Amino acid sequence: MYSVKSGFIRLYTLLSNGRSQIIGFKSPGDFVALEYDSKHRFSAQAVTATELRSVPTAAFYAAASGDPQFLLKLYKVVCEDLSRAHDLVLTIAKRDAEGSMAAFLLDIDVRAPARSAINDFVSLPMLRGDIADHLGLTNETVSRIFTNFKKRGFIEVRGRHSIRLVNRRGLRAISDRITGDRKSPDLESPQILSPVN
Amino acid sequence: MYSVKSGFIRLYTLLSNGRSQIIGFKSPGDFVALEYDSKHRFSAQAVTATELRSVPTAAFYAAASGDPQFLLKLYKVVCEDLSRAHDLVLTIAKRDAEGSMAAFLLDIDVRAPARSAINDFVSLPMLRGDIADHLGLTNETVSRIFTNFKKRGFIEVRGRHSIRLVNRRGLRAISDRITGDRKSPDLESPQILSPVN
DNA sequence: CGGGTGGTTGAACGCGTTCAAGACATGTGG
DNA sequence: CCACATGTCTTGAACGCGTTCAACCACCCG
Repeated sequence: MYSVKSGFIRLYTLLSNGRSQIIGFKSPGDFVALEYDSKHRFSAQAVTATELRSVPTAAFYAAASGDPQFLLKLYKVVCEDLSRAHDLVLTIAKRDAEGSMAAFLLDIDVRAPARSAINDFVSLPMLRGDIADHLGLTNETVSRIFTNFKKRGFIEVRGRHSIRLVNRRGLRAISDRITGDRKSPDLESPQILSPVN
Repeated sequence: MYSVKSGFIRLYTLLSNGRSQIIGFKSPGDFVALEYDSKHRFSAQAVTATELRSVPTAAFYAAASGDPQFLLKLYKVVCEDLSRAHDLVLTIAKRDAEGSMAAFLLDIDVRAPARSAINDFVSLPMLRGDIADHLGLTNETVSRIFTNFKKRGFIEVRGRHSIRLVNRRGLRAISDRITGDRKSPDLESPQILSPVN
């Protein structure tokens, strides 16, 4: 288990054919647990020069078995990761490319740890291809949407790794457009036939 | 927290505009935890008549605080859910419609709790629209792929809710086709500048 | 300056969607 | 038992979004 002190890392799962799927990014202050119950695991790689504080899993589990508070901490990290994974599923499954990008940028903006107070540009250390992989798009599409958002005045870009959200409301409107015609299920209260404690 | 005794339920997240995203299905024998750390939550609905064994969260947390084994149990459930969520991300982001369906059917087949020994038909209680929502497709596409798989001899369908996988190897080949041109990152070993335990 | 990686932009294709109609199954009331 | 209604599933045809292929541009580091 690691704690990111500085820098930026990406988390990904390796596929059988040598490809990868980026499942998330981590900024300073975030916790990363690569193996949870010693079975499930994914990989991490630093995007920029990164400082980590590491906790060996062996020592971790030794501490966890005796200390419920410690285990609870890891538990909450996993819950957070699960919530993020569900959000990602929603993004990829139910949003179009623009919606995915808008949601992604808003998320980056919210999670940005520190930003210069004068101009609220946030750092965007990952490559365009990383974003594309993460959202299930191609880097060409990502690039096109970037320029499109610039033209429409939603964002402002400085260099490759610095961005400012000019019109958050507009981006939120785009990310709220959900494709698909599925109506949410009718919530009829269940009929409890034989209640067992 | 619930344990499914019989029946079939679907898990989904509600969206702001009244839509939903199905994030998974649960069969008899599975555990379901709707709220993990009392903040994150999603919803569940029975697809067929279902029997549950329920554990009130209050009682659960009371037991968990004193019993690390109990907390560890819930922890493993979350880990399993997280793993499944990552698989779903991979499916939606990196597979085409056929690949998604193949992966889904193989997963259903593997997880099927009990099947008639003579003909290994497995139950498929959910609607076509549920599958479509789950995989980020439309029910038309799901229907088309079903008939296509039938024609190609990959599956055999009886009624609407019973299916048999005839050619698992073929389905696996289809689900292994990954779209996208991203190469996995080169795994250069990190340069440890200042190791801090 | 060159070389290389990453990024942008353009044009055409194709997969999955959208729209629309029909088939099938199930339940209800006459 | 049939006529009808409702909801699900299937099938067809045309559209459109994002991809694919290809070229060019910008930046970075020697």
